[in-house]
Amino acid sequence: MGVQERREREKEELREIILDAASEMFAQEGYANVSMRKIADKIEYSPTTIYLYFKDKSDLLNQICEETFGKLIETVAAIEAEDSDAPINCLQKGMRAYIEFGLKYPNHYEITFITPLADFLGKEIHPYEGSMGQKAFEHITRQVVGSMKAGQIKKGDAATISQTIWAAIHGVTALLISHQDFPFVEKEILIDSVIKTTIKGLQA
Amino acid sequence: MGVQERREREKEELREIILDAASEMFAQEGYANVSMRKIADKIEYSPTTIYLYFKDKSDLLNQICEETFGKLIETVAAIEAEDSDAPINCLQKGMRAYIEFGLKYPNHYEITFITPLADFLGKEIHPYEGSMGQKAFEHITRQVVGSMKAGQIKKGDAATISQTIWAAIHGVTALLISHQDFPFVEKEILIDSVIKTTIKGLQA
DNA sequence: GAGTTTTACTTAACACTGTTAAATTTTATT
DNA sequence: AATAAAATTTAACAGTGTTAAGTAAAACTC
Repeated sequence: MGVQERREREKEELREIILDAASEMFAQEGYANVSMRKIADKIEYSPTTIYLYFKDKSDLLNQICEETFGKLIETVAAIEAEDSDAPINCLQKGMRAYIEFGLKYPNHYEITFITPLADFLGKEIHPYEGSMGQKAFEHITRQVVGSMKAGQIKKGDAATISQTIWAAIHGVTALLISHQDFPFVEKEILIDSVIKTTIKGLQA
Repeated sequence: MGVQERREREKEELREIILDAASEMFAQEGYANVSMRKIADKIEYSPTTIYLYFKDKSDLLNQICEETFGKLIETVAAIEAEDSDAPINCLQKGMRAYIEFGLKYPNHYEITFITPLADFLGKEIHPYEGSMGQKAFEHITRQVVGSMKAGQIKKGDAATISQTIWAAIHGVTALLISHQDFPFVEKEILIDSVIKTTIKGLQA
């Protein structure tokens, strides 16, 4: 009775096709500028087929976000793996990786981290517990705890410090993406400044 | 021949009525959830009338943003005025005022600072030069230069430092607004941490 | 292998959206 | 009162997300 398994595999394949198409289009044209019909056109199915695989457009978005988070986690995990460095350097590299990830996939970053909840009023809010977002954040926390134990940043509540770091790196990433009309100083200089200022501010 | 002046006054009044209605609705329900027809209903005019006063929906938004910016500037200017304090304290108060402003008017903050450009692809990007945004930023810069001269923060490029500060305060504000599902530590503690970390990171 | 049931997908439609062109009402001028 | 100008509206277009009903295809049963 392998027939059921094959069908499930086929369903999963189409799900992935939809997800990939939507992801690429969202990343290229922005969430608001991609309609369900456009996605359907691209994958050569009728628009309503998408609704057999995803609850609605924002669900499609959420699932893409989970994938994007996954990529970010991989990147940060790789840095953590080559743990030759002192924890504080590891932390610093992780911060830089986060920002560069955002700037490399601005539209994915947008839909994952920037797009405000207000756009999804009335939509089901995906729970944080168990999400990729939680895992991504745990990486920061782990590096913070490590740096704290090594005496390289001041002792304090790990959650507070992790969130402070997140605020800083999200801040610069979001601004660079959303305010391209603003006369920022040279990008690398600003990123450097944000990272260094934050680390210095957290030192013992 | 005061008739022409009265007409101009009347036009300006209706413009203000539209702006106020839209501003309130955007702030209450979010930009994406307010349609031109809903605004028209509220002011008891036909939807197309709005287009006689504003180029399109995003123009309406931009003009509201200018107003919102204006309010923020007033708040920050008031702090600057009572310059009894040391520049660094002034700067710190300004940062707090910015964040609190954002949290008090989350939807206005959203449409002014968070909403990504991608939502306005193809729309005319309002120039930064001469905008309220420029003025608001100049306040930060002024306080930075003051603190630098007073030897209370390290010497360096004022633009870079100002933008670093902006990144930090925008980061925490944007996160608190957009990620209400995230288990943040107590709001006041986080805000404190961001401000203190940034200031400490910038000290000489 | 024919008939039935289940699954996958599509067509048609609803109630919206931003926006424009044409028609109309209101106001001012002659 | 008739004409010109300005302000506002009606009607329409082309698009949106989404749902209910209908159709085609595959799988199962006999």
